[in-house]
Amino acid sequence: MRIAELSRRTSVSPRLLRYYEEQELLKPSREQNGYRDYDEVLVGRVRQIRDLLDSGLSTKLIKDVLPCLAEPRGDIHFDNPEPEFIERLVEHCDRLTERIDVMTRNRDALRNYLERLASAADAPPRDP
DNA sequence: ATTCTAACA
DNA sequence: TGTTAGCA
Repeated sequence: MRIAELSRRTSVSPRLLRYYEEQELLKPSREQNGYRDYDEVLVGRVRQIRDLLDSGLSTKLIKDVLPCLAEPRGDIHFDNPEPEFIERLVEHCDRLTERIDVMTRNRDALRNYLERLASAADAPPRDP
């Protein structure tokens, strides 16, 4: 499929799609006319890239980790992963854990407020 | 009509 | 990231 269709199916602008390619996150083949030709599986990959980006991972790290995550099987890709690579991954996981904790607390607080709000609506205290 | 590259009031 | 220019 061409860039317009992938853009439509992923809600990612063509501009960004080309940018991801520049960052080596995607490597679509080319038609004879030079137009980018995206494989069907890239629809999922683009979404995965967006999710990773949203989680705060840099495009640089995503480029290195994407091929590892893409593996269907359980085998590893780098027999000797750069210690620095693993270090950043561990750091990121820690940051995510921290954010998840904060978000969980916020959700629970809001949920609690909503419940109390609903209760108050059920048994409305007579104000006059 | 659609995509491409390059560049920025 | 958006937008635009000038091509193919």
